[in-house]
Amino acid sequence: MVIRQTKQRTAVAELLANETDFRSAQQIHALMREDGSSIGLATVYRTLQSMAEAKTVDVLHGADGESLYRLCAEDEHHHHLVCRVCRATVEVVAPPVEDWAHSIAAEHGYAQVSHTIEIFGVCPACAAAARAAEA
Amino acid sequence: MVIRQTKQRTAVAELLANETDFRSAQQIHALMREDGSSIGLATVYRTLQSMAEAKTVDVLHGADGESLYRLCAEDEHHHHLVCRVCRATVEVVAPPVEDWAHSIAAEHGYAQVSHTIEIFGVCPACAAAARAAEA
DNA sequence: TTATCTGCAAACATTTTGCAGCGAG
DNA sequence: CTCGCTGCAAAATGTTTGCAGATAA
Repeated sequence: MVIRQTKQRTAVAELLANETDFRSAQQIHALMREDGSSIGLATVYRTLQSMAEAKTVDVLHGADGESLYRLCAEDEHHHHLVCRVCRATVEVVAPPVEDWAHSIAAEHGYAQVSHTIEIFGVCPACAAAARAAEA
Repeated sequence: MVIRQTKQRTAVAELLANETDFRSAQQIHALMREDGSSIGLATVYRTLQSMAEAKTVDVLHGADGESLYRLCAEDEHHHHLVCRVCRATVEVVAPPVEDWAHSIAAEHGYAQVSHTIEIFGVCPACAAAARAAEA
């Protein structure tokens, strides 16, 4: 199965290239429509799905059940520190934690280990905004 | 708001008490109907929601988008090592990882920090079953 | 040419909500 | 008696799929 380079797929990749934070599929679709594209929501999902398979994007399964996508330059395995409010993201690497996860799993005889580590918080900017709104 | 002790809420708690692994809301609902209960699916969701708020149950947001619930005796903060196949669960504590998460967040000025750490793997039993099926 | 991709709409799955009546305190 | 809880059905949400037509290679 050869993946074809279509207008829509290129457009999705370009849009993601201009974003630094996680976006939901719906958000991406809305942004593209705003830009005049007539891309369908299904196509966005299908595109993101194949990009995820190809490891071109990072997928984050938010606690509210929606999936978030983000272009990911790094090949290295890493995790994210995400702002709960604006979704600003910081990429973090943590070898000790990786090792810990694997040794815990090994200790219990688990195979094909993978893990999910996400840190959520409120970034400085949003925290300041919240304080301002308080007054 | 006082939480009332009703037949249904008691039944959900009892069912969970007899389970050691994570169950989805739908699964819980189905099990209760099998046992002759006429509880509604909405009630199961509402009950689990309030139990989660009261920290009586652990909630796990699976990668496939459905939420899994499990009674949790420990008051302490901890994480899970879950079998991808049968959902057998091991509870693990990792103070160093907690510290790491908080210091990373603090380093970037993030407030109200929380984190999600789940380790997925295939437990010894399921790995053996898979090898048997291979032949 | 032709296999793959696209847009639309309908299908799905999970979870939430509105409402009239029930029942615990 | 009250106010929260219940069951049902309908709605909302997020995602997937079927299909006929468009299109990259």
